[in-house]
Amino acid sequence: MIRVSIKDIARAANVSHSTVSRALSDSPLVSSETKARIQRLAREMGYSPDAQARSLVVGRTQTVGVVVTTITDPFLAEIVQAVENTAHDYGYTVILTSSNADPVRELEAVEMLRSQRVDGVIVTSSRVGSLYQERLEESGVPVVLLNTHRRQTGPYTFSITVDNRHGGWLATEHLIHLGHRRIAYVTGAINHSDDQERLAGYRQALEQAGIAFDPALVVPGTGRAGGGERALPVLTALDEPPTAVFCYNDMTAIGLIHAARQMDLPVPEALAVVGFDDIPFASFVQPPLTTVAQPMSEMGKQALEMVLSLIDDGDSNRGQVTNIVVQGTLIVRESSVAEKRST
Amino acid sequence: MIRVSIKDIARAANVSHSTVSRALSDSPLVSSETKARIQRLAREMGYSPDAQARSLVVGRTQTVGVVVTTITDPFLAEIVQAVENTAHDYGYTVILTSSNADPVRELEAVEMLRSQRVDGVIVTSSRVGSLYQERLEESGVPVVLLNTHRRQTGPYTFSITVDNRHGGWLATEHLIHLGHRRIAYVTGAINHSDDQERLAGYRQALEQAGIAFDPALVVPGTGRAGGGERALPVLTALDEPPTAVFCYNDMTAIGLIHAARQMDLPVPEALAVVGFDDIPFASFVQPPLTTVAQPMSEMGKQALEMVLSLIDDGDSNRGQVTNIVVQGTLIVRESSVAEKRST
DNA sequence: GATATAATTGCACACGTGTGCAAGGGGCTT
DNA sequence: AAGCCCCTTGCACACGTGTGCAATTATATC
Repeated sequence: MIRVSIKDIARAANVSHSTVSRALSDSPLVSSETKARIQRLAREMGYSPDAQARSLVVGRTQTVGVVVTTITDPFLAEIVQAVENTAHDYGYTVILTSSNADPVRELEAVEMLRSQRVDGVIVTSSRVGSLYQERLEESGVPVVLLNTHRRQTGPYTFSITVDNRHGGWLATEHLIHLGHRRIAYVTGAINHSDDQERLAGYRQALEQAGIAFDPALVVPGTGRAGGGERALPVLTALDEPPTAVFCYNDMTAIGLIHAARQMDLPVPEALAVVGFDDIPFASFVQPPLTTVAQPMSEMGKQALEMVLSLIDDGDSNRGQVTNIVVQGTLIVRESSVAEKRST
Repeated sequence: MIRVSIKDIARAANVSHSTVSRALSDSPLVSSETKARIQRLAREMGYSPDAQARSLVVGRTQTVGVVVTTITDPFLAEIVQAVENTAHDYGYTVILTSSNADPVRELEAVEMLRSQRVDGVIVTSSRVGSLYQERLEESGVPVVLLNTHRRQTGPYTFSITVDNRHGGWLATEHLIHLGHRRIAYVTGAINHSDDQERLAGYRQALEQAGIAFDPALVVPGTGRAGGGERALPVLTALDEPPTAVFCYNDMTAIGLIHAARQMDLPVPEALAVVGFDDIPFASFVQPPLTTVAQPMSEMGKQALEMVLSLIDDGDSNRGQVTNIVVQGTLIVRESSVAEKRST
């Protein structure tokens, strides 16, 4: 349990700790001989700089906090991975917290991040951001919201989101184009603006095709597989069941397809299914899932870079940072259109 | 950008900063009136304690580092989630780093964690631990290895692993019991002891059944879906192809099943498949995957608690901490045994 | 009322690092 | 030889927090 500090090195090298500090940061204020001598000594003694002490004086921790509902969600995992990768490239460290969709817990997490003096925060899929946004902003901590419930973005708060409305439109239009007229929508977690906008895109596509909107065809899910599984029987029990389903996300679609298999309901022949996200698994389920792809890695990378530019800019050109809306892409696989590979 | 420190509160309350410090930690050395007054003031002023400064003096950061290859791996995601959950329960913060299976990057990550003065480190699925284990140990940082390549565990280094050999035996024995005699094994990443032990269990089961071991039936994978996909054609091209496959993990099995579908090779009728891990997706693929379940949440939780007891114990009863081997469970689904639900 | 005792508060130092400023020393110019 | 400047180094303070010890005040005991 021997912790080596610059003072220890200073003693060993017979110089002051200031000189050691300068030598290790490669300052030109130190002669190259002593610099080399000190650096060698530091290596030999197994010195590791204390990031805590350093950030205490420089006022930066080189650290960003990431808040997710659960890292178990493949979509979020993909994003977090991208965030961590680019953070590493920029010499930043990532503190991960998960809320399990519990507002209390999310609040605790943010308070923890604040205490840790993170330089910035990335929040994904939150519905309760407004509870702490003010506190973070008054501490001057920049916040980037990823696919988060719409709200006022402040001077330090910006957002990156996929064009949910357009994505919903793409999915639905695809199904209409295939000839479907009874198309259902399985929602995600309630009251999430992502969900509402995807629904809006769905309705827009219906309207453009002259298909009346039927509220009975919108059934609640959870954003997890279980939600899709429970949604299917509700749909099949309708007087006039749908021939196609657009699901809030891939997990929901996967759950629904699983349930269809149990009920001997062939997909896509009896029921066409479209998801949203394009998680890695989407191409491995059977049948492979048609879905609206989000550029997850790109979004994660941009989120981190947005945080960094908000930090670096101080108050200078922060005006140049702007909210980002990325476009999803329809990826047609076999869950919506009958067997293609026989052609 | 107004940072409130205890000195600011002290000034506002007309006391010394020591009193504020004591009041906020609810010390009995402060009269209850001033304590209440200060606490109210702290709340009003939006005070947030500086964890950096605190840990600088108390010598603990209340922080653990987690090193994974990639958080994108569902198995690791499950474990990290459990680690984060229990860390939160104990008031600890998690710093996440991923190595992308790159030894250099893993080394950088560990050095970063060391600079951050984490109180402990959890490493999963690493093959290069020995490179830094010494450095961590000489800093007195406890390390818990999760399913990591076997090596000497030191005074501060312990491990939690599933009984890979027994798991491999369970899977293979299950296939033998179903009547298979040509059983293949698709490996994970090379040189990983997890893999070698699962292979050992596989060979043991063969031997007990009097089946000769055929090296041609052991083909390399990657631990990811692509490895399984590429392994299948190698197996079918054999003079005497297998009727069953045991895969290093579920991802490999899922990739292999996907490839089988492309080749119109029915699973399990023409080829029975067994995986390892029981990731959440295992039950959603078609056919649902027979696999050896690892208690992932339990392992993650135990890993964190092991770290904590290594921290708390200092040098006292650390002798009581011991390496843990957990048992996997065979979960029979439809990828190994023909349709059950018709019964 | 004087003294002993308990309760409350402040002083000063520590943790490990970075940095402005002054001081020392050596070489160069005149 | 004297003065100047540059190069190198050390001193001292700062960041925000915790804590042992001394100092002050209030309370209790005789």
